[in-house]
Amino acid sequence: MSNLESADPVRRRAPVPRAQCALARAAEEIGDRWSLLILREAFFGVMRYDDIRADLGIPRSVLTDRLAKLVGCALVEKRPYQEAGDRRRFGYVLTAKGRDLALAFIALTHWSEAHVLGEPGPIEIVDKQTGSGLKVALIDERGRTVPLARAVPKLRRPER
Amino acid sequence: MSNLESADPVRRRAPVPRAQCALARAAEEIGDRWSLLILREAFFGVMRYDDIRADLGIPRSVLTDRLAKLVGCALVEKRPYQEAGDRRRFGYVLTAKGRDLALAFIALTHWSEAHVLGEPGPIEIVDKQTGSGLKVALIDERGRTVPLARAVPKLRRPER
DNA sequence: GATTCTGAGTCCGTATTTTGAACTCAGGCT
DNA sequence: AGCCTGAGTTCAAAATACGGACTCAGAATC
Repeated sequence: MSNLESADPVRRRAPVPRAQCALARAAEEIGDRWSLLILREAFFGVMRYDDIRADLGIPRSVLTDRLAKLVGCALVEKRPYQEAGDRRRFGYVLTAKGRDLALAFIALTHWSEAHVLGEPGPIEIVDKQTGSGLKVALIDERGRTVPLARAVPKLRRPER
Repeated sequence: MSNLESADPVRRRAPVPRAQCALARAAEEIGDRWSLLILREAFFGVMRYDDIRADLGIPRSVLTDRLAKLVGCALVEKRPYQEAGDRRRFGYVLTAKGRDLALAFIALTHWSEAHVLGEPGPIEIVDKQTGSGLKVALIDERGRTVPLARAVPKLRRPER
C-alpha cells in the first residue's frame, strides 16, 4: 500500500473502482465522526446509552441513529441485561465482527500516538498471558516481520 | 483493546477522557466519509484534483475543503510538478505521517475483506523484495505473534 | 396510590455540512 | 481569437447534526 517513493505524476486512476474497494465499504460502515468513538466505548466495555452519551458528549438523536446503524451492520448487538434488583434494560455489546476491528483500532491508535498526540498515550495494549507490550506489524507468510516500506499493493486478478 | 469476554454491565465509564484518547484525535483528522478515501487514492499514487474527483465522485467543493484539511494536518503536501511540455500544476503527495497510516489502512482493509466484502478483494499487499503476501498481526516485545484475543488494554499511568 | 426518579429514548426547530451545477481563471493549443 | 483543460470558487437546495424539551415504563419514595 505504501506509496511509490518518487511519486510519479503519470498515474491517474485508482486501480480498483470504489464499489470493489474493501476500504470504501468499511468506510460506509464506520467512516463518520462518531461510529469509531462509539465502538471504542464498546471495546472498553461501556455499553449503556447514557454512559456512552456522557463519555462522548454526542447528541441523543445522533447516538440513537448511530447505534441503530451499528446494530444494522452487525458490529454491535442490542441485548437485555439486568443488574441486581433493577429492572431489565438493554445494552450494546460488540459482535465478533466488531471485536475483530480491534487490530485496526490498535494500529490507528499507535499511529495517532506517534503522529498526532506525539507521546505514548495513557493506554497500552499488553498480552494478558505474559504482560508483554504489543505492537502491530506486518508479517509475511513465514511469520517474519517486514518493514512497512517494503509493502506494495498487487492486483490479485492481474488486470483484465 | 479486545473486549472483556463476558461483558460486565457494571463498568460505566471509558478509562480515559476523550481529549487524551489517541483514537479520538485520529478521528478528528481522518474520521469522515471522504478523508479515508482520498488518502487511499494518495496511497495508490493518484495525486491530481480531477483524478481523485473522477475516482470518488466527490463534489468539488468538498474535495477542495478536504484536501486543505489534509494539508493542514500534514498528511499530504501540495506540491508543484510539470509534465513534459505542459504548464506547471499542483499535485498532492503523502507525507511521512500519511504514509505511516498504511498499516492501519491495511488492517482495516483486511477486516473489511473478512467481514464486509466477504471475499479476498482485488488487491493484495506483498513484500516487494520476496513477493510474499503480507498480513497485519500483533507482535510482542520479542517479535512473536500474539492472537488478538490475548490483547488487553492497560493503563500506563495506573489510575490517579 | 400519587409523586418522583432514572434510563433510554423521541421530537422538533435551528445551525451546519453536503451536494451538484454553474461559473471563473490562467496557460497552452489550433 | 477562440477553445480546451485543470483546478478551483460560488451558490441554492437537500441532508445531517445539534441541543433542548418531551415521553414513557418501571422502581422507589412519600
